Amino acid sequence: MPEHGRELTTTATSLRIVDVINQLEGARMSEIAAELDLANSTVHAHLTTLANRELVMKEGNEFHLGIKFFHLGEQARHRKPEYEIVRRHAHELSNRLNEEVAFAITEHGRSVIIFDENNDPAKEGFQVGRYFHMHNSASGKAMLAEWSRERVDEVLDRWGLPAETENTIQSTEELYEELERTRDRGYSLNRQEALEGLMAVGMAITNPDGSVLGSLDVSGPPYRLSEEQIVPELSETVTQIEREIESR
Amino acid sequence: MPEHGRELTTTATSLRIVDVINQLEGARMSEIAAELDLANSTVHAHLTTLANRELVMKEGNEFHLGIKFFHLGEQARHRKPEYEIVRRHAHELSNRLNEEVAFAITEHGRSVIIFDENNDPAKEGFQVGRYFHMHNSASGKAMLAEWSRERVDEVLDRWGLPAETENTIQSTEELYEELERTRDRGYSLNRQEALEGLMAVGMAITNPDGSVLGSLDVSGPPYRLSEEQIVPELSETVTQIEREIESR
DNA sequence: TATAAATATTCACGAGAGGCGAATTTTAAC
DNA sequence: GTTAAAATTCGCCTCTCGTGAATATTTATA
Repeated sequence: MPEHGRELTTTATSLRIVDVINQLEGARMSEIAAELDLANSTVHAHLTTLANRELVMKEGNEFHLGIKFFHLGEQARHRKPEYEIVRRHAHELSNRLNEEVAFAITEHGRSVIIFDENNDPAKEGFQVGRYFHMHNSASGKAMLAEWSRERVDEVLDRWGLPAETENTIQSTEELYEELERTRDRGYSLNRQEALEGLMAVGMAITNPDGSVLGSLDVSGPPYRLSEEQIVPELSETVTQIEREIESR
Repeated sequence: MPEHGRELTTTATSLRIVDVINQLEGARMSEIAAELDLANSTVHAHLTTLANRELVMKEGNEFHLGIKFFHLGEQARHRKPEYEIVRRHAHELSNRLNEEVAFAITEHGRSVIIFDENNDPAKEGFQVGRYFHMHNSASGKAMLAEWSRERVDEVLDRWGLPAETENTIQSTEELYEELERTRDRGYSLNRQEALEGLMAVGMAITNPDGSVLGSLDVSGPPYRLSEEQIVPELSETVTQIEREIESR
């Protein structure tokens, strides 16, 4: 996993413990020790440290992720004022189209939806906070299409092209072509490549300096989503967003 | 800060670095080193580790909180299925009252709002994810009122009674009396004790086993909020929630 | 309730990793 | 293009982390 530079094994171990707690959705000390092949006493010291810093909480004898992650996560989610601008426009677009609109950003070669605006506020977007691979989501492809071949290759080297459905793009060449098509038509498509029964239309949002801020996508069931209706509205929204960002 | 047990200084240092990045809303390596009085090379190693694990991201030469915090935070936010039940009811209550309804949980002696339901979906509750002290919020007092004197004292020992406004309760005796009144009337009140111009009515939500799951509060400007209107509705909602939780 | 098994916590010690300062490279400022 | 500041690498020494054994506590079973 270490990309470069010196890794501090102690910190790395603590973070592996956090990952295990997350994966197991709560875990006892001995479970964690067994999972990571560490001595009980070692895990004990790590958990004590993590709990004192509120990253982890103890309920009975089970350890869980602490709400401090939520606290820090919300900070990350609102880090840039641009995000809030996007959210407002995404909300309006969602109302106009009566479809789900998601805003995703990317880090370390994967993307995460940080806002999901929905016409039905009673339901929450279930993909918010999940990691997605770039090659099988509309948002991801929209961003990849804006990047240099070099940067795309870095992502492929690190994450490969794992298949989620039978429609997932599985070869490098195919992906390059798809990105070319995306650039030509001006928007990206996800045709049930990540989830059966879900398609999406995506467009990247670019900063004034040309870098990519993130990506908007409109998603829904294939029978309901028509490119002809959605693309002009989405395109208009992205233009407005970029204008508003620039005029700040 | 260490409550008990052995602290691993390496992990603790890494987490202090995360806190500094959070407080400074992004920081350069040398800033962090200066702030924590550490050698540049030391901070470098920590940041390398944190970045490899995606907890931290580098933008230019500034380090920022990584979206992995958001990812893990969302996991924490949805940890218990009960939370989603509460959210649904809170949403309905918000629609009925046309006021803001927040759901807070507590950990390590402070509380955090994890859901904020609002009649106007264009705006987001700005307190979501913030830490609150228990003694100056309606949610906090509602939960304290359900706890043993012993447990309340633990909180006071750790966090004291910091004043946010001139209405904040500042003495232990006064707080004990307030909690007594809260138990008597069956709900808690926040009379501009945390924020000028904001009052709130709160009630704790208890699990079938008698422990406290969290707390709901309805908040708004004093001129609009009448206890007579709000309390019966809030009370009814809490009863429904507890029934639904029990019947799972 | 008593007993046994499993799990959690404490402790002291030795190996090895982390923290440091100096040297080098890179980035930013002028 | 020159200088200053910041980032990165490196090797060394000390101190800390990881460990297993011992103790305490919790959970399961009779």
